[in-house]
Amino acid sequence: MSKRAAPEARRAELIAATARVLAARGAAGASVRVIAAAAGVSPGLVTHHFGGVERLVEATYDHVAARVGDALEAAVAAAGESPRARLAAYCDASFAPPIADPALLATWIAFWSLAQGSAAMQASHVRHYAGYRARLEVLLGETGVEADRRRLLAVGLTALVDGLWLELCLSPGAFSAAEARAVVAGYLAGV
Amino acid sequence: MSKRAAPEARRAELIAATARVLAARGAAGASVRVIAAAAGVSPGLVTHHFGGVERLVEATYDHVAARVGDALEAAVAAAGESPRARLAAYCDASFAPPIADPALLATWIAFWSLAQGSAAMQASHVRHYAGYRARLEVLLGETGVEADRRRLLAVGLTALVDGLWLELCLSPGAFSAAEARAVVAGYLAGV
DNA sequence: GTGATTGTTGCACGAACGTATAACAACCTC
DNA sequence: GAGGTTGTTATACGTTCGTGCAACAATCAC
Repeated sequence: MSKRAAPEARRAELIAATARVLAARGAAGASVRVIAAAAGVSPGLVTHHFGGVERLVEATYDHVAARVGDALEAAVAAAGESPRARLAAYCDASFAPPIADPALLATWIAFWSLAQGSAAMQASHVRHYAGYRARLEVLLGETGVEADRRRLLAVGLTALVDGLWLELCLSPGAFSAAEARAVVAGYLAGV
Repeated sequence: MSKRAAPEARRAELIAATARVLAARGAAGASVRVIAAAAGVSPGLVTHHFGGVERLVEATYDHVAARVGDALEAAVAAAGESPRARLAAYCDASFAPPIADPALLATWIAFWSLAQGSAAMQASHVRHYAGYRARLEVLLGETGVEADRRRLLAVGLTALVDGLWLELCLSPGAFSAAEARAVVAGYLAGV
C-alpha cells in the first residue's frame, strides 16, 4: 500500500500516471485499474480524488496542454530578441522533442477521440487551440504583420504546423523534421 | 434473423455498419455487439466473416479511405481542364461535404487511435497518405511546378489541408470553410 | 429429392470494465 | 494519548467485452 499523501500531490501523481498510460496504450488502455497500477495505488483512489475516470482524463488534458505550451514558450525565450527568430522558434519547436514524439501524438489522439463524447473535453480543446492561435497572432504582430492579416495567417500557420507534426509522428518515414522546418520557413517567407 | 446473403455482400454490409458506428460512437463504441446490431445480424457473423473485430476495422479503413479518394477525384473531374483549377479543387474538396464532416473526423480519429497498436492499420495509413501526396505531386506538375520542388510542396499542402480540415471539424467556430479555402489559395499563390 | 456445404444464430465462458461501500490506517487537533 | 478527520485499500456487484461452439437453416450439386 502507498503512503498517505497530500491531496494535490496524489492528484498530480494520478495525472502523470494517466499521461503515461495514454502515451503507451492509447485511449483504450486508460482504465481505472491500469492507471491506478501505473501510479502504484489502488483503483478506488481515482474515484476518491476525481470522482471518475472521465474527470481524471480531463485534468490530464489540461496538464499536458500546459506542458506543451511551456515547451513552446521555452523555445521562444531561447530564440533571442529577433521577432522573426522568435516566430520561427515557436513553429519549429513542434518538430523537435519533447513535442515531436510519437508518445505525445498517441496522447493527443486519445484526447481527440475522448473529446467526441465529452463536452468538457471539447471545450478544453477549443480553449487550448484558441490560445495557441492568439499567441501566434502576437508573434506575427511583432514581426510587423498588419493587424487585419494576422488572424488568417495564424489559422494557416497553426494548421500547417499541426498537419506536419501529425504526419511526422504518424508516418515517420515520409519526411524529416528538417524538411518540416523548411516547409514552414517557405510559408513564413511568403508573409 | 437475417436472410442468407452472399459473402461479399455481407462483408460490405458489415463494413458499412462499422463505418456508421465509428462515426457515431468513436473507437470506444466499435464493439462486435454494437456493430452486429447496426448491421442487423448476430455478433458471431463478425468472427465468421472477418475472424475478429480488428480485421473488420482494417477493412473499414481501406473502404473509407477509398471513398474519400473518390470524392477528391470527383471534385477534380468537375473542375474542368485548367490545371490550377484542378489543383485548387482537389484541396478545397476537403472543406466541403462529404469530407468536411464531423462524423468523418470521428471515424478518422478512431482509425488513428487504433493504428497506435496495429501494424496493419499503420501500414494502411502510410500507404493512403503516400497516395494522397503522390496525386498532389501530379497535379502540381500539371500546373508547371518544377519536378524537384514538387515533393516538399506536396508535403506542405497535405499538412496544411489536413490541419485545416481537422480544426474545421474539431472547433467549428474558429474559422469558416471559406476562410480555409482562402488560406489554401494564399499558399498556392506563393507557388 | 437427397446429401453436402456453409451462412447464421444463440449461448456460454472467462476477462475486464466503472464504481459503490465498508473496513483500515495515518495524520491532525486538542 | 484520545478522538475525529480523511487518505487508502480490498471486496463486491452488475455490465460489457471478444470469441469459441453446437445447432439450425438456406442454398447448391447431383
